[in-house]
Amino acid sequence: MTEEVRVRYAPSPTGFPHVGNIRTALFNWLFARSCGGKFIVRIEDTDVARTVPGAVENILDSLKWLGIDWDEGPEVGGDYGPYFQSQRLDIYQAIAKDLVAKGYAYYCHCSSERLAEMRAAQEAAHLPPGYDRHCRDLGLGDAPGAVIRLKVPDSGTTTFHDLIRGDITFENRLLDDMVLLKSDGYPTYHLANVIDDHLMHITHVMRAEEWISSTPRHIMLYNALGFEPPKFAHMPMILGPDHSKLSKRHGSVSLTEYREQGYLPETMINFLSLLGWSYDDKTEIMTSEEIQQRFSIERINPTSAVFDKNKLDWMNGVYIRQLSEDELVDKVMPVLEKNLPESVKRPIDRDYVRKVMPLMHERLKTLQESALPETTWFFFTDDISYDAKLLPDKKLGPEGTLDMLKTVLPKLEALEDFTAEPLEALLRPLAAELGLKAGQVFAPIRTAVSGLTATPPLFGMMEVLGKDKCIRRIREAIKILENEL
RNA sequence: GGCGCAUUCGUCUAGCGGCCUAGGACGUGGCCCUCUCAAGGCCAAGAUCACGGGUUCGAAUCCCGUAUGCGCUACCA
Repeated sequence: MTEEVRVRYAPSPTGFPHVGNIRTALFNWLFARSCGGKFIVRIEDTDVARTVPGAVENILDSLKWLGIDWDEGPEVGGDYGPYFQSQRLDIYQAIAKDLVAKGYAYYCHCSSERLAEMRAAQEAAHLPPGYDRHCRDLGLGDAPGAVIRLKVPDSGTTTFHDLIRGDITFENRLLDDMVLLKSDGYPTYHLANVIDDHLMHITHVMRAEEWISSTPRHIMLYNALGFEPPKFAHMPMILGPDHSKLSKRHGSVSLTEYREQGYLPETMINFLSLLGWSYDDKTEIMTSEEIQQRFSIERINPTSAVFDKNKLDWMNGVYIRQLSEDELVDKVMPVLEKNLPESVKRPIDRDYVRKVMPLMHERLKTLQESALPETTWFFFTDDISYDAKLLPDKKLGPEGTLDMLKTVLPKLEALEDFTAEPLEALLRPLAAELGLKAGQVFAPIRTAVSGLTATPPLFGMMEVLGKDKCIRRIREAIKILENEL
């Protein structure tokens, strides 16, 4: 029987996770689900100073929103908890002390001042920076302010196999005696991470590429501890458009921001899964279930990927179009409630939104757009305002347009069935009678009725707006044109 | 500086020695559809596979070097 796969996502609550971080969670989860393994979430809250309030909640909410469920971890518990490192301090301390007792580690009393001086001297002498092992053989005991360091061999090499990149070798002499236990009693990432991965029976460590350089240290720790190291897979990074590490200055980076901007979770799952992984040479649109089934570490690409917002927008449009009308309305209601002008009566009329959205549906790239005053507000407000210059047809000019609207108005007023088909049946022949192209008649009406030059199809839009609003707005347009002349 | 990782169209990628005069997608341009905007359909431009050496009958694919980019080099993760 092959060993059950157990992977983990181990975020530290020092901020809201950005898309690269979430992508790491996603790949771990996909791998677990692809092979019937377990996905574990562990909170690495060992940096007390940098912990951000609300970060844990945000991390968990982000996962839930994406439909990434975990088998063990916060809220659900599990056999190997607790899943917060801050609650496991006694474990790390005991193990670190044991390492000292066995001669694999030692207490170091060096002050931060001495360390700083040492670094400065090394830099001045163009020597590789690193702890000079001052306390290594002093046989020091515990003391306030002391840390525990690992005795790293000063010769030989350490090699590990990366599932994505193959064998990677480091020279031991270039590694210094890293701190395992900090003076505040908290473990460093290295110690806690290695201990917990072992105690939680993690089989595969899939983490970001930036951890490659510390992996040999982790291997040494596993060896000192007598633990068998897991398999490693270092994932490519996600870069900004300028090819530098994704950060705030590139605009939106946290998953929460994308959520707020109206991207669908299915979009984010699909898009992020394709950043560094592919199923084949053509399949792009896949459901979460399909990806879970098809995922494999072998198909992860080692190269860093630039986050392409253009493609994200396209994909979000694809998923929005796949939504049923009712699903779309459900998603869009809260956005409208929040963003429509105050003058629009609350609560927003759901039945009316249900009529508007089919017209907007295929025109949306994000949910947020549907709430932009520029594209939908005219459906909801009583009065609209727009630049009078938009009104007249170029060839007709203000006068010609005015005449046209004056001819059209009474016919619209006389129309009893104010729905798309009768409207078209009325206006299209009318344009011909007047010797005008359809667009010359439709465009000014479009603007009169919506205040915009780009809208959903005219007749459907007029039907939804209703006869009263349309007539009123066309009259208003006539006044505007008369004032202009 | 040292060490490590990476290098295929602007971007995401396919490619694991011959199927590649390099395929798909986003974006871009054009055409079609059309009342505008979208959506959709079709077509096009776009990569001498970073560069230079090898290995081989044959290399985008294997090896070496160079260049470039990125990462690490904390009592941060």
